[in-house]
Amino acid sequence: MLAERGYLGLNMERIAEAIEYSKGTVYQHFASKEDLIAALCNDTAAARAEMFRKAASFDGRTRERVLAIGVADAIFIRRHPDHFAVESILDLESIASKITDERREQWIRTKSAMMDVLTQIVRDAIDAGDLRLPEGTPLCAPLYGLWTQSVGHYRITSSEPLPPFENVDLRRVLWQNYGRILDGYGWRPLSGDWDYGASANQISESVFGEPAPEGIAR
Amino acid sequence: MLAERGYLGLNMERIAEAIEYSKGTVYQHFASKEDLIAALCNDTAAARAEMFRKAASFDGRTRERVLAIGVADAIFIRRHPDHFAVESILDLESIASKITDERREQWIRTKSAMMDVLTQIVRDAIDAGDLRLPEGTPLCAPLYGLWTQSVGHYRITSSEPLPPFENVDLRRVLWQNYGRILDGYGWRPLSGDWDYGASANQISESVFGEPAPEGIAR
DNA sequence: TCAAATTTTGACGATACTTCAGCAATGGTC
DNA sequence: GACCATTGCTGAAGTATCGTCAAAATTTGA
Repeated sequence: MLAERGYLGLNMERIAEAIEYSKGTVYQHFASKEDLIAALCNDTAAARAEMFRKAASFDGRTRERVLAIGVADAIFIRRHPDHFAVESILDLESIASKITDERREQWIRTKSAMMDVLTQIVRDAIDAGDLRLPEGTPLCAPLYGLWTQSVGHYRITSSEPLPPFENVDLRRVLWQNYGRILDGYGWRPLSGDWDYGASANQISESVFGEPAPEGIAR
Repeated sequence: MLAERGYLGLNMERIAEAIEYSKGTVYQHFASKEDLIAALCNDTAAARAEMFRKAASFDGRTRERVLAIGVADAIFIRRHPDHFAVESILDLESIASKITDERREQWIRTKSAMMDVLTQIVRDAIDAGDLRLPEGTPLCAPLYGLWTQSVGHYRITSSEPLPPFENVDLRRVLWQNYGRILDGYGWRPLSGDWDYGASANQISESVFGEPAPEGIAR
């Protein structure tokens, strides 16, 4: 229902019908309609976190492991194309406030775990000598650049494309920009010195057992 | 009402009371509650587009003009801290579908105009020799990197900060990352060769007549 | 076998969007 | 000043849906 008709199209009465119980029973499990949406979202987010963990354990250069996270992200979106549309419902303050504390805490735990996986790669990169951060730059800085782009890209592409971008493959541009920012940080090997397209294919097959999504490797 | 209580807190009855007309009259001007929100949002977006136009006309190096857009963005957020929270309501598909075509078209026109301003700067940069894009890279690529980060940053910071980021000044990190990606594209002068902090202050004062927001210049 | 405990039910109350038939005000004409 | 046409305004009524809760149904276990 959420995927087809969105927040306003999700109807507690119809859910009760679909599961062949009554509305009251649904409310025994979820405090509100919003709480139910949060529960759905938590399930998918947990699957996403697990994919990130697997990706980070790829055995290769640290920048390849960052790439592996990107591949995991792309495969996740292919598997769960509606996840972010659901998540963005919960970002509205007036809706988030109707979620139970328990579920909200689970949400934060899952997201934090994902971030920790990424931060550890940065730490490993510094230890391995692949990356040097200037004095005063927080560890999370490079991954924040990737994360903001990923989130922003989803937001932008989930609505109608604007005329200036109609004929542009934005996913390819996004991936180029991931490379640019890591190059900007001097995270080695730089994109000119390594075939990351080949790495992406290898990661996709060896970690997730499926081909890399379109537009990621060339 | 939107700023204080969000989408669910906006009440057509209370709007009618506040303006001292009846509900029916409100509906003479807006097709639905969602349409009213879209109208509010269009007004603010038009103000934003105007600020971008002013910023782009700054008389300086092309990369300074990009910086000027960033300064405009930051000042805009200071002036309209609730704008993006409202905009994100309209991004929900089930809500966007209740907006009249007229207002939706105005929305697209305003946004496209903003993008065109940015694309023109990229064009000028190439003409001036400040930037060289590799064969096959679309003109919008560098600005897409900035735009996705800006959108993503707003999204991320509009909800509770996650534990790994609690003590990090994310806005400062964002601005550093803007620099990194432009450096990654080799857009001159590189951040090591120019005092962009000083430029930001100068732009802020000369274009908008107010000091630069915290965390942008050092 | 049966009473206590648990689960389920669906009618009901509450809230809020949206409509529309009718009323009020305005402006123009003679 | 009377009249009418047009425009603007009203708020009760219609509709939809969330969330509750007392009562009914079912299960448990002694």
